[in-house]
Amino acid sequence: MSTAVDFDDYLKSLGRLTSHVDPTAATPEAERIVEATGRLGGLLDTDITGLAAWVRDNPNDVPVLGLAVGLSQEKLKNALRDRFDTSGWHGLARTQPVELVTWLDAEFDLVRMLRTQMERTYTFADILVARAGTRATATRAGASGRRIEDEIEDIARDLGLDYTTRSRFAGRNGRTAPADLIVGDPNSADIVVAAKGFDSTGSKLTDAVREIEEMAEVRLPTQLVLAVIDGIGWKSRQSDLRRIHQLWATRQIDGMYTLVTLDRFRADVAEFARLRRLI
DNA sequence: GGAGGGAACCACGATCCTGT
DNA sequence: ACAGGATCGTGGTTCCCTCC
Repeated sequence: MSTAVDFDDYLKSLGRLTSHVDPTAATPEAERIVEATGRLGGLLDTDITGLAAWVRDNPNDVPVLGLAVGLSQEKLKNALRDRFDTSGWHGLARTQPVELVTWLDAEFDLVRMLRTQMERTYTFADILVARAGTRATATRAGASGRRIEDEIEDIARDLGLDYTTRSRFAGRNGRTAPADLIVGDPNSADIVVAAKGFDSTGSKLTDAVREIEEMAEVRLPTQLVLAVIDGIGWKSRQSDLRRIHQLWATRQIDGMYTLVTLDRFRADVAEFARLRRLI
């Protein structure tokens, strides 16, 4: 066993793990996009029929159509699962090419997007804007995260409740757990709510479940624990969603809602608050 | 090939810390 | 006491890998 190195020395010895990538370098992925786009340009007419034949013949290149309408590969997968119950575009392109293209057109204006973009002349600035895209998506992610939180906060405010957002509440044995909305004093909370909306998938959904399980574990029997869960991302993480639903089914949490059932959320919160003489 | 899961990414608000 | 930079914690999204 070697002796511990001084922390500052250790800090100084940390190095970069990844190398810088030349953005103009050719990659296999770039090649594929170039070729697929070329084949798109060879279409006699950019319409549903022509595109359906194109995806049938080029099932691997469906993501290029996604890119054309502003869908990243992951966004495309999640949208496909929402509509077709599978994220596998390859199979869809071969077995239901017309349905696939028709849906892309109805939902994302595929035909018009292709026609206008393929004839447009792009500038250097356009390239840089596209490269900066990840920042824009991160900003949107933050906004959509607050969407559900804002909705439930509006309800709490509207009901005239005293509440705290994005904090921790105390339950049994002085233990605490995080919550997105806490009604009452966080040290003796009456109602705690988790708000988890995801349109994409990832281990964050598992984190969200862990958080709700923690709430259920810490809660006092007298505390009302509710979860507002929405977003198509859960369709690709059903085992996680099931765990939350199971908590509800076994009464470890008291309610589970989507945005369209928020009226019930409101009614349930109002009823509990009246019973507790909070309003 | 497709499903599922884990880690990395960028942004933002709240809070901490520091120099004035 | 206070302004403002640094840091922390949390948000959803994207990428990548493994397993069937």
